[in-house]
Amino acid sequence: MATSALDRQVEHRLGESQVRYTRGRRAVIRALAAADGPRSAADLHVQIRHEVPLSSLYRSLTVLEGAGVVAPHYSTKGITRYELAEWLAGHHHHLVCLDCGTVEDIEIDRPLEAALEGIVADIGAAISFDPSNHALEIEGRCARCA
Amino acid sequence: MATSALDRQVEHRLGESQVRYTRGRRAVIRALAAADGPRSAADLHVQIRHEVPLSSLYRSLTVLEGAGVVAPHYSTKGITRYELAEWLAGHHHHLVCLDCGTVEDIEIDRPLEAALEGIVADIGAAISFDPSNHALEIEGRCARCA
DNA sequence: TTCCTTGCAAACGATTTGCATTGGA
DNA sequence: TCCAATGCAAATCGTTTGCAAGGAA
Repeated sequence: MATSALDRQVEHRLGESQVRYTRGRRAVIRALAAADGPRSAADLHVQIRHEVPLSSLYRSLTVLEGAGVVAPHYSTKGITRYELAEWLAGHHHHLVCLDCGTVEDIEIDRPLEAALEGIVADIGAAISFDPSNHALEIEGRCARCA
Repeated sequence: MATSALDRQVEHRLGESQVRYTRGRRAVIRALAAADGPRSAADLHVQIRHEVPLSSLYRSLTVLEGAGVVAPHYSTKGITRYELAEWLAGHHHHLVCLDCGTVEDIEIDRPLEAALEGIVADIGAAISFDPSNHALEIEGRCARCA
């Protein structure tokens, strides 16, 4: 089995809990690593060719989320999509297509991100809310729908 | 019936479609106007004291969303919350509490909002995505959970 | 052997819909 | 009058869970 750097990071993180890095969980991680945005359980189920039943897939996602390896994302009515956690995938933001609902990752360059952090910090200070994270979602029409 | 300015705006907007501004729909609007953040159908159902059955409430929300009077918001697994549309409530952002999941509206002052708009515009330009809207979600611990 | 993990099927909670009835312009 | 809106109950959909069987340390 090709053990990538990603696999090693995940394996190490899971090892710290009492969690095994099994075949099904590897499949989830592999599928998420190949995606360019958050993916739903159903998406992943298809992408890994039903290699794992949906119920197990959900359980894997729950466990991986608990271990901080994947993170949930909500932007569409009723469905939860997952992506690799930021420490694995890097901090990024999302483009949400108003027509087809797909979500795409974007990274913004240092100066812009720094400016954004500044804004978030200013807001936090202004209202005594301690911001532990921020997410900028940009809505519009994706290339395919434009 | 006390017909507020808000009621008149909503009534006018609905009138442009073939949509009636009924008792149940007025109750929804009133409840949303009183809220300081997005509210789920279940929340509203309680707030209006079951004056309207859940199924009708959902239908009202769907219609009101279609007419551009309310807007959905997604930030918690499996539940959709609604708020008055921006042209009624003003442009704002959200604080999402990581512990209790409540969402609170915040408005940020002109200079900060202008800076944010600049960032969003820059991003759009950089990746040829036409941003029609943006949402900044700040996660942290709310006053009650901190 | 000892738990963690998996599969399958049943259970759930949020939301939607069919259909007959009510109601507003 | 006439079509939109409502209520209720049944149906859907995404997701979760009980339980018995399988698998890794």
